[in-house]
Amino acid sequence: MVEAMIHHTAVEDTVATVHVDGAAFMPIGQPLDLQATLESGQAFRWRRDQGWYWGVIGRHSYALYQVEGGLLFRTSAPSTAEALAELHALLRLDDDLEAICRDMAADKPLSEAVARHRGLRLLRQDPWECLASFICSSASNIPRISRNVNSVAEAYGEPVSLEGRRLWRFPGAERVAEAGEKALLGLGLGFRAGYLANTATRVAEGRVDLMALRLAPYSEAKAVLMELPGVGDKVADCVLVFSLDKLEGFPIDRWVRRALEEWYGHREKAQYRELLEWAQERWGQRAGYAQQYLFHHLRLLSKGS
DNA sequence: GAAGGGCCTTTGAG
DNA sequence: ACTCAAAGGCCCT
Repeated sequence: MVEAMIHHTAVEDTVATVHVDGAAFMPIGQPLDLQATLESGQAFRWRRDQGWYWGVIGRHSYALYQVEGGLLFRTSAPSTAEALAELHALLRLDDDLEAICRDMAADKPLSEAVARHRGLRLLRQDPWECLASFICSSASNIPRISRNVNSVAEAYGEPVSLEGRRLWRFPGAERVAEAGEKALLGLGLGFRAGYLANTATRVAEGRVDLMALRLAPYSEAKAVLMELPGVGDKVADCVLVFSLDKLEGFPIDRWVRRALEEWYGHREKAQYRELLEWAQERWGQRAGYAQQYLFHHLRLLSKGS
C-alpha cells in the first residue's frame, strides 16, 4: 500500500516536499541500499519495522523507507529542509559511491562484494555516540552492543517521540559521566562500563573535542582518540571512519582480518599496524569503504546468504 | 616491541 | 538442558 503510493509520488514529482501518507519523499541520485547501510554494524540504534527504519539523527527522530529513486521519511524535525540536510549528512550523499566502487572493484574479492552489496554506504554519525558505541563493542557481539547502547540511551537520553513511538536521543557525555561506572555496570555493559564512564568524563571535561577532530589529519585524530580509556586501534578506526570523515581509516576486526587472510593471503598473526598500512597503501582514501564492503560481504557469506 | 592472560556477559555451537 | 568457546578488544604484565 505504501509502495503503490510512493511510486506515484516518485514519478510525478522529484521535489522533496511532496507528502504522501504523512511521509515526505527525498530523491536520491546516489546508489543506496538502506538495509545494508543500517544493518552492517556501523550504527546500533536503527530498528526495522515493516520495512521502515526508526531512529534518531541529532535531536530529531526519523522513520525511513527506501523506495525507487529515493527515500520516504517521516520526522520530528521542524522543517523539511533541516531533515533533508540531516539525512544527506548521515548517508554521506556527498560521497560519489559510483566512482568509489569502480575503483575498489579493481580486485577480485572486493568486486564481488561490491557487485553484491552496491549501495552500502558509510554513515557520518555523531562522534560521541559513535565513540560510546564502539567502546561497548569490545569482545562483544552485535545484539549485545545494540542492547547496551539502547539501554544507555533509554536510561539517560531525552525521549523524542514520533507518531506515538518513543525514541531516545543519545545522552551527552556529561550525562553519562554523571551516571557513572556502577550504573553502567547495572545496564549490563560489563567491563566496558569503566571505560565508558572514564571516557565520558574526559569528554565532558573538554579534555577532548571530538568535533574538532573532524578538522585534524587522520593520524593526529587517531592518536587523540587512543588516549581515551577503552580505545585502541580498532575502536579508534571505527570512530574515525564512521563519524569523523577519515575515510582512509581501516578498522580491522575479526571479520576483516579473516577476509584479509582468506582473500589476500595475509598471515594469521600479522600485526594490526602492518595490515592497516597495507590497506591504506592499496586503497588510500577508499580504505574505509573497502573495509565496510569486505566486512559485510564475509559476514553475510558466513551466515549463509 | 611482542606475546599472553584476564576481563563482564551473552550467544550459540556441539 | 548444559558446557564451553567465541564474541566487531583493550589493558597490563
